[in-house]
Amino acid sequence: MHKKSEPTIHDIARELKISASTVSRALQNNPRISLKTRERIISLADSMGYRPNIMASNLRNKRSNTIGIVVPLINRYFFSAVISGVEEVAFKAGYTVMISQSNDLANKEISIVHSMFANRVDGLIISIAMQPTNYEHLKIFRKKNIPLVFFDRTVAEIDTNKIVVDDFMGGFRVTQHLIEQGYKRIGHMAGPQNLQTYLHRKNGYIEALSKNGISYDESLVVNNSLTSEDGVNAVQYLMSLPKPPDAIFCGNDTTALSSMIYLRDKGIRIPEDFGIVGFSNEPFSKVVSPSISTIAQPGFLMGQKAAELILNQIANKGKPFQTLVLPTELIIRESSNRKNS
Amino acid sequence: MHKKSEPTIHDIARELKISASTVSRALQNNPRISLKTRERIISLADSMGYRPNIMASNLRNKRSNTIGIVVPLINRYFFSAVISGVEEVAFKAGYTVMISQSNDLANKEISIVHSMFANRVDGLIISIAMQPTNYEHLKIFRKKNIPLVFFDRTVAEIDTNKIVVDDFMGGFRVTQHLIEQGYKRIGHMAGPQNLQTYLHRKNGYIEALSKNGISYDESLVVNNSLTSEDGVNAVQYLMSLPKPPDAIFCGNDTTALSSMIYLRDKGIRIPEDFGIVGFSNEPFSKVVSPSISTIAQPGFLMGQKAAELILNQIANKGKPFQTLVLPTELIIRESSNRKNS
DNA sequence: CACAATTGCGCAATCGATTGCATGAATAAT
DNA sequence: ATTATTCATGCAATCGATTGCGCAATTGTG
Repeated sequence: MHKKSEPTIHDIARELKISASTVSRALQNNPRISLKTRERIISLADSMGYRPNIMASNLRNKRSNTIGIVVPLINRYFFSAVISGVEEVAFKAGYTVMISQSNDLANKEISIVHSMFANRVDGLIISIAMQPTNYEHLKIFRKKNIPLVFFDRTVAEIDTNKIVVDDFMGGFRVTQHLIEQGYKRIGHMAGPQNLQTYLHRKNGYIEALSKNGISYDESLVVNNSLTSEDGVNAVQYLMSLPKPPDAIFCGNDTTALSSMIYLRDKGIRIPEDFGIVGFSNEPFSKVVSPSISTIAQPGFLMGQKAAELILNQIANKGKPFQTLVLPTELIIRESSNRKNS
Repeated sequence: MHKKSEPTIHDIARELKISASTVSRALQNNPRISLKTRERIISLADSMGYRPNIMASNLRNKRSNTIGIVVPLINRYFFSAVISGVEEVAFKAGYTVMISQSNDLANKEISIVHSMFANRVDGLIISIAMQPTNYEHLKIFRKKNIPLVFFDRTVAEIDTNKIVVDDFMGGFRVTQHLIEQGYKRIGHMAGPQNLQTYLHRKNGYIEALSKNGISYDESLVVNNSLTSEDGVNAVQYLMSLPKPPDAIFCGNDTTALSSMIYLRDKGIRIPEDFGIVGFSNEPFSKVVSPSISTIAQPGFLMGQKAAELILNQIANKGKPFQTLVLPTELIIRESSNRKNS
């Protein structure tokens, strides 16, 4: 804030020898104020460079005109796309966006969520941290009936609006695709199974195997945190098996890339000898060589929808909750395409 | 906000038959309140689930505990890295971060900046939009002495804290590098010259040419907006010249990639026949093939520094302004490395 | 034991905008 | 001309937390 304080409606009122109420009403275009007075007020406000103090207004109105968004990491393509979508819709609706990242740490997430609450955000959009917690901090929002929207990583035990991509279908389709390309032994690198997202992807994988009469071999599935290093370790392990896979469905593009590079360095040809698919359609997956087949998740759209859900819920509490499932798109690229290449 | 309103200090006071002042002081660990009373208050506050209303507190204290950040596009690697850095430092210091994106539109930027001001952010961190404007909306912050920090894209005519990368040296080094690799005719794809960043990069380019006794040929320089399409158009144009270049210093990695793909499709070998360097070290530049030589900009660090600058300025107004110049790093990759490959 | 210093707490104003109710003036209706 | 409406505006309380000042009770000093 600043020393020489900003002009207030009282300053305007004093100057024009009228009351602050009138000024307030005039600035809101309240028809109860005559056109003449209103014009005088607006004109003076302009020339004084008056800008309403939103904090005061918010206090009185018991709303913050702010929606909070919490992601694991801002600097991740998918999440920043969501944030961008949220910002767009929120801004148009006259809301500001307060942002924070949990770094996938339960403690930071709790702290952030409390802070968002203390700031009285009108709604909270969140993709929860990987670290499993008890979610008490989020239940508070439900208890107090503050709009809450989960996106991507949701919490099953909390009943509220959710928006996810169709991870099951995504997992199903990439697996089906690998099978159609003639890969016979398909491994899977799965993320933390406490997160619905990764669980669903795996279930889609299992379902596709089953539909094609392939028996599910648990030894071909590795659960890790899907970092670049995890990818290398996992593929190393998988290739050391007595009967190694000839394709992997990686839980994200990062591990798809790191395993691909590892395999390539080992002289394994992709896609001829080995098929790889990722998930998320990170920008790099399109431009690496070979380019990586993956599942596109509409991040920006998801952000827009999440914002719409929140705004809706703010305007219309008590409405029944819904879970939006956004469709995913299979993007076939070089890393798995050995039939038509 | 929510219907059944939150407990306030007055509720606590009433319950304990003491005054709200005492509650307020106790919660701030004011030593004027006896340990016994303080403990009773804190314990009751806990059990009531009391959370201070930050808006009320902010109003009274005339500060928002919020810093605003405005970027052209949230969903861009460099910017989201900066945001991430800002968030980290700000959060640790007890500040919340309000975010918005200008989409490189002057009008939206103006609107955002006004909104940030109306929300009484304690400081504003901004990288301005490409579209040239008159910057009046930003001068207001200076006039009112509200901490303002420019990063990356700065405004020369406004005197305040700034933080940039050493674009000049970056431009100089990539050019020098291309020369050392034996490229003879080096073109440059430059961004909008009203932005200091791009101007400095070009100046570095010119300086390197000059230092090496190469005359500066303006026809080899294309100014555009550095989109993917711009890159293709520019390289198309350059290659149609009577004496086309044999290397290009592209103003960013996006254009470096699109021109590289264009040239490769034309059967031109990179780096053997043609050298390409980009700028910014986008994540993809490392993993594409050939990988792209570029200049690394420390986005996350820049965000941290920007936040530190703002916090410093908030705590200590009247301090003289500084311009932090962060070092850049030349990353030599395949696209320009024909000597040691 | 009388007076001073310290301790613990409450009163009431304040931050800036909003709004239900009241008031006085202007206009309309009878 | 007199009462009923409508119109334009003001008063004062409110949102929730903070804080300067003051007062009373307790403790300390000589």
